[in-house]
Amino acid sequence: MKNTKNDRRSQRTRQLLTTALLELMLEKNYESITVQDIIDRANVGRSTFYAHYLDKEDLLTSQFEEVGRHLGEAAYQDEYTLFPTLKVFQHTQENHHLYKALVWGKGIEVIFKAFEAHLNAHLEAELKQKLGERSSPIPLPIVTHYITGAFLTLLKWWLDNNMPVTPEKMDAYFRQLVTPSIQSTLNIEF
Amino acid sequence: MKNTKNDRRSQRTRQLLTTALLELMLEKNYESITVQDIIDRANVGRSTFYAHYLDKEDLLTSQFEEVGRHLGEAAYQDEYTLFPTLKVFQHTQENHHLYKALVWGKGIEVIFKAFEAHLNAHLEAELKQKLGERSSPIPLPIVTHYITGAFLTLLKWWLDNNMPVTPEKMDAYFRQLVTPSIQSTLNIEF
DNA sequence: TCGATAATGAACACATTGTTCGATTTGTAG
DNA sequence: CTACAAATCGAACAATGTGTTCATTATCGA
Repeated sequence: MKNTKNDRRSQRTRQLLTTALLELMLEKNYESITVQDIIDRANVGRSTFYAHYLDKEDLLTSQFEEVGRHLGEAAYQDEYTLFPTLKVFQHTQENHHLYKALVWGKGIEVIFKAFEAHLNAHLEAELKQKLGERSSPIPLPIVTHYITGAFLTLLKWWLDNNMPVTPEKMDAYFRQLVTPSIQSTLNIEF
Repeated sequence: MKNTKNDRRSQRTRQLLTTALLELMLEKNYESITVQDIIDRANVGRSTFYAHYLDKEDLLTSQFEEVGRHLGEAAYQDEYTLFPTLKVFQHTQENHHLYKALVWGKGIEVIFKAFEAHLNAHLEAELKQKLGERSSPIPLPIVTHYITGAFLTLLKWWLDNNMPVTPEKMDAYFRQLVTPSIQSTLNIEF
């Protein structure tokens, strides 16, 4: 099996590079990190870097995809929920080292954008189904963007302030704020 | 008066550079715009650029401050409001060429960050006053971030989708969504 | 017209990028 | 253990962009 050999070595190299980038992102802002910084930190040859990634952006992006996958899995793995906010708060706390590094840099914007799109699509489908025949007094995209926007903003705030309350409390606060709106405008259980 | 002469010429140069950057931001993404692009478009000498701004970032930032000032002025100029959402929607529509250029690039993140901070501070003070002796069942920063997060997300969505409804409608939708939450948790008129 | 100020643009040193290629290391199959 | 193929290394390279310097030119007000 030839692949085993390739894969293991390559994977280790990628891990080194990824770790180096995350470390550096905790120390200075993303823009000012050079490829040289990364490969020095990772002890990886210059050409090796370019054998794995197109450029710095590519390395970051691949990391995003990893993170996005994690978030998605964490969000919808167990039971069914209309909007798995508690899961996300919990998962974020468990991996807060990773997310903190990304909050500092520009990373979080890209992750959140992708995550937001995913949540919006999911939420709109759910709401449509729950509404059934009835129509919404407010265009559904506006409702979903309202919800996800508020949610992600709170998530960011929570991270920025070093998670001053438990995930469970955050979830409760969020639901307490959003439920009346959904109830009164859509007449739907949130 | 010596300054008049300096100022007028310099100001015109700055205007040219600013306009050039905004134009370019409509054509390609901010990262890939070079100083050379900007000064070519503006017909301004290289050294002149660096006489006015430290670097590309500086030019962008100074533009932000201008925009931030506009937004702030527009928001609170006339009457008193707890949260001048209609004003912001209207002003954004009037200047949507400018904001569109910034939405494309990274600009909007910086503007919104500053704007959000401003709104949060203002809103928290207002809510505190309205509450009086009573205490909030939810920490006020969470409430304010919830509101501004939802608001700015909707504003961004509205811009991204080329303002499919009037500012008045957007404002009404937003208030319809946020009012029940504020009423039920804070027992305050929004 | 004169003088001060601003703008010009060529030339420069410097940093970073992304590529190439021969030498070297590493892991595994036989 | 050996041999081989794949992965890594790193020096050297061209290309691009940055920010500075400075002698020259244009502009505007007095």
